[in-house]
Amino acid sequence: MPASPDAFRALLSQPAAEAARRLIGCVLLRRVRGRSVAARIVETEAYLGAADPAAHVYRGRTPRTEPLFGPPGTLYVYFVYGMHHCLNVAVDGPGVAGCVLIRAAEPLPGSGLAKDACRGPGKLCRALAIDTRLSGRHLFERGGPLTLRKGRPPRRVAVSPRIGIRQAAGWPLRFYDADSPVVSAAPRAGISSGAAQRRRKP
DNA sequence: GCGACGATACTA
DNA sequence: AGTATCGTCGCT
Repeated sequence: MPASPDAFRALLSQPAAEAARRLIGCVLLRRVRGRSVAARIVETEAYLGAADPAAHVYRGRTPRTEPLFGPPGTLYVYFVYGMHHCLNVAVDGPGVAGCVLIRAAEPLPGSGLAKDACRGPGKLCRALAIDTRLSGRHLFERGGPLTLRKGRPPRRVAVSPRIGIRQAAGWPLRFYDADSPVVSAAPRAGISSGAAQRRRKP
């Protein structure tokens, strides 16, 4: 578990799968309107960059995805389904637009959040007041809106396929704290209802 | 301009 | 199984 900015930088400079695994247990610190809220990351997904059919950059570089090409620690926030924001962190080395999607976190005591307030990528962003205005900002800004802190390391990290995607559906790139009750979906969840909606034909 | 679609989550 | 609900992007 890293403690210094340099150690976090090193963590995020790894390939996405390794970075995603090692972010489990780290604490997100959100500063907004003079207040701070902290939550321990318990579920992540790795997106590998241009070689990953499920990654946003797979179909080319666009203005929206520009933060993914920034240095490790650059935030990429996008809006989906007309309702939800999703928080990602750019990782891996220069020229590789890998990222880690933060799917769930445990609010720390004193955060004022319900235990399940950060269960799922959309709810996490709502609870931490994260929207596209944070896209392009950086985790390592001093006193910035979103930073990393040391947290309790997980005892066991479990792996499963990523949730809610159709391309590269079987790739084992979802990581979660196997002892946390706050993961966004059952480890062996089948086809989600959302997937059924996306598959529906006109 | 237009339209298809999506790294969701809740309810039933 | 239904659905809220809109930004992004490729195409015209």
